Amino acid sequence: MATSDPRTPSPRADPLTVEVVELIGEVVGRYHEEYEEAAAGHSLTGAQARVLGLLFVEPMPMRRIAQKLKCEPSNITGIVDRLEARGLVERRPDPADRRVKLAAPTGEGAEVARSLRDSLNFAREPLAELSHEERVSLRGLLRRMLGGEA
Amino acid sequence: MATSDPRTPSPRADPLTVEVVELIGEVVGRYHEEYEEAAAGHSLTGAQARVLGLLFVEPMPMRRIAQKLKCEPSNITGIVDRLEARGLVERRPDPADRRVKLAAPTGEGAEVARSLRDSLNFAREPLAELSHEERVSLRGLLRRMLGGEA
DNA sequence: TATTGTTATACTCTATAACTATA
DNA sequence: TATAGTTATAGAGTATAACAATA
Repeated sequence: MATSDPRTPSPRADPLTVEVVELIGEVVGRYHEEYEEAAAGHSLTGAQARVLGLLFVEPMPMRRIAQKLKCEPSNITGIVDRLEARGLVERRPDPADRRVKLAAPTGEGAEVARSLRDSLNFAREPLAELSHEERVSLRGLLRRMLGGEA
Repeated sequence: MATSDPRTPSPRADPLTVEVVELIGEVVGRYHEEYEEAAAGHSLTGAQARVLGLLFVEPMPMRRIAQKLKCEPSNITGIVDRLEARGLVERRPDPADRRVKLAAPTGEGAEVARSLRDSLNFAREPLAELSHEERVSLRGLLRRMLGGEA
């Protein structure tokens, strides 16, 4: 019964596409591993590192953090609580709307975020294997893949 | 003070590399989103879907699942418990070593795993934007990036 | 009334350490 | 004694629902 063989390829997926998808899966796996490691190097969880990185680019209301991370706003309360307890983030009032709290990195938080970003750039350097031309080519392909955004 | 500007680029990262890294980050984000969505479509968590997908390729001892997922073996107990409670996975004795339990998908589990894989192949089809030649090129670049493995 | 952030609750994932049954 | 799987525990992330303050 060929239909119960685990490796029966999906009808619409040609072998080339399947292989590219698998390779992307590996890149995703590596990226995550290295991201978690880098976060752990600063005693942060992945979620905490993502929030800190986001606020490092631009302070923002709690609600917007949740939108960026695609999770419920109630979760952000706890994550920012823990970052605040470590002195990496602070909550500021929004002069324009007293309901809103703006989360922003402290000086130390900014330092950690910078260090995190740099260690990530280093960690992600399987790119070092590629020549300048190849990176240009890869950039173009990824842009096309991701469509009209960014 | 230029040194405290959030966007000061890391000394060693040229703009091209930084952009490629950012693009890879976006691919990673999309991939994850779509993976979680596909899992949720079957009322599975991401971790449960990963374990089921792994066992679909090849049944294996609990311990090896943990190695594959790079987590502690004690976590696998709970994940397999929940998959077993839903009738998607079963634990079989290993004739060769009575300490070992082999986890394997049931018939229904295999169906779910197949459906999950297919919906992922579908979801991951931002690749459809690329021509055959471009996919070949992307495959080559990803292979080089990932080094001598796979 | 609607919105922002929070609290309360319950579930899952995670690591650590101690336990059991085998080897 | 060493290993496979489990249990117990505690911390973190997640969604849901209800709440206070403000708009």
